[in-house]
Amino acid sequence: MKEMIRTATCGDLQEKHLGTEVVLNGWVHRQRDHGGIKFIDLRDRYGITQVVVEPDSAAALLKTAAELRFEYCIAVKGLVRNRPKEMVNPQMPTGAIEVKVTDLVILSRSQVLPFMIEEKTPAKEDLRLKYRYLDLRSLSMQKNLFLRHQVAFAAREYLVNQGFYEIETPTFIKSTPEGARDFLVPCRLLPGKFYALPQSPQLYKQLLMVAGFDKYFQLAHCFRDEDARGDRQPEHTQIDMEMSFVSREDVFNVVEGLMRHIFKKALGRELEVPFERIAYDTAMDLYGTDKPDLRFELTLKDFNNPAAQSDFQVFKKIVEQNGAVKALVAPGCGHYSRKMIEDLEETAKTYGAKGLAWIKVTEQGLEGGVSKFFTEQSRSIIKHLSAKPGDLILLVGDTRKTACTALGAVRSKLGADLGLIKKHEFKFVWIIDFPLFEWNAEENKWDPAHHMFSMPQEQYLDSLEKDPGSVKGDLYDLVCNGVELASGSIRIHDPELQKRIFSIVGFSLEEAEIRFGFLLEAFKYGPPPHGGIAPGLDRLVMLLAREDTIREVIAFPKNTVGASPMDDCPSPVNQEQLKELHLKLIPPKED
RNA sequence: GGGGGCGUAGCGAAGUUUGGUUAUCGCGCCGGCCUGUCAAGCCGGAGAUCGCGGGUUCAAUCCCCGUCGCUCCCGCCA
Repeated sequence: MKEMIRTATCGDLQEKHLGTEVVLNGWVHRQRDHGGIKFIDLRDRYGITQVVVEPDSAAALLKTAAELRFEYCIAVKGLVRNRPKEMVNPQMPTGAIEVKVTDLVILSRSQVLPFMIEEKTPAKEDLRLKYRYLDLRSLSMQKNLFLRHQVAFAAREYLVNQGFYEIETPTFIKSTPEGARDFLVPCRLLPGKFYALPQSPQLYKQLLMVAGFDKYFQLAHCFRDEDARGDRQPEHTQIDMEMSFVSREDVFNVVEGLMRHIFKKALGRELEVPFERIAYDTAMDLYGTDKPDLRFELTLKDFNNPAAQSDFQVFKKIVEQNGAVKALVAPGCGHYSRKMIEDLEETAKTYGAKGLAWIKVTEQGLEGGVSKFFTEQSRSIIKHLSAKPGDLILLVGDTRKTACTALGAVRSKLGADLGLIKKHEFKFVWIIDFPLFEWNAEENKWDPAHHMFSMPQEQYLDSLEKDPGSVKGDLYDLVCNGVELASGSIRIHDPELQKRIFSIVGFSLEEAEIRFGFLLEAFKYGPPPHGGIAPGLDRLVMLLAREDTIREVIAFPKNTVGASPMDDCPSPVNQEQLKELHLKLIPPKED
């Protein structure tokens, strides 16, 4: 057998290689057999090169070439030559040349594939995941994972240059009571005890600050046992970071620089910094969400005054009871049919609205829907809302939060339906001034809005207990195109302040001692002021790749029920394993 | 826990509203022809318990009930 060691890849042959003898390895991507001459598109991760088997080749070569099928893994030796002038393919990076095959070896054969390897396969996701190793051969997945690699590398490069240390924290940690459901790992050596997989390295990175590693980062795997969505699955990766002796502004600076560097390196695109900032209350008021998509304008308007002055009892009552009536002007939607408006109403109802009232704006004034309650005010309403003839005014009245959220969802739908979204833009925004606590109506108590270690803003320090609902935290989210990309805060490093927070959320000192004793203990030994943030790597890459789900940028993702169709995970374990772990299964209830 | 969508050859879809002979199309697969294609082309062929179970009916891919799987969303996700 002759030497068939790869000397070039399928992406790098150019006209400068003309006349050289090369050996390529790769997969048969496509074949075009003309009876005499035969073309093979040979593919590897670097690209595709056309190799040609000519009819006057040796009989053995012709025989082997005839055996080739899709995705056979082969080696070819041949001469790089120009294609005939008319046959140059300008669509292909290697389209000026081809390789005339002098030798061909089948390294391995492939069965008939469950789906074709294409730029982007039309096969259903379930099937793609079952044969993920084939799916990953597609150009789109190759591109996405390369992009992910570039983003991860750029993140490391930037942070290391900023003086950050990359430090790993444990994967088996203590289960914490707040937040998402933990994934648990039973402990064989300590019967009845469990590790938890980290929802984030939160406590450990704070301890690293106590230890004096004042700039830390980690590409951390995080685990949350909650239902999946397009932008979340049971395990994800965060660019986790924490810094000592910093304010929110320092964190913003680092993250803006980080995003700039990533965009530059991965997309070759300049990002404008600093990013816009919007207070949480304002975001809810204008966009009805704490992760607004700013690629289109459309904002919610206050409608309390017209509602209070109208004879529309439903709205009047809502205003009297301290609720809110919000308005959204759908531009040019005055022609919407009953059915189309009902469609929007469904969206509003999904988010808790009881209904969606509407009014059409015409040259004459207000028409249809609930317009009869507002005839006297029509002129001032049109002015207040900056509405134009042909527009459709949509109204939701409810508690402030529900009215905003529901109409915000309608805003998002309209943005998509009306094609208002500027798809090629990346609109970053910091959401700041989050409330520190939120009222838990079911249990009649205050809950931490994020987590218990976030610092209240200074001006609220004296009045924490008096009016927890009004306290803003030193909390911030980074949002891009309607996706929550990162979440962080300045942390509490004062044990006394920490105790006050525990007490407000009804967390006894005993309980705190059991759960976070080690952190409170650490804070007795000169903890530095510190804060941090954690951009989600999967979501960031998803945005950069312009994909709709993070599963498109994860090599081996789980499906929406947290399973992997490829390896059939999770799977049952045998009795012996359970016994060693001191576990007994309780069959699921049937009812 | 709740709501919407989907399930028809290996893959992607049509057909189901209004039940009726042999379930249609493209890709792939098999065979043949073909010396410049690049989604090659042309000719021929094979391939389907219409997700599964039950019901209604002379007759069910189609209607009804149940069930399973996937997917999108609400809840949940500090």
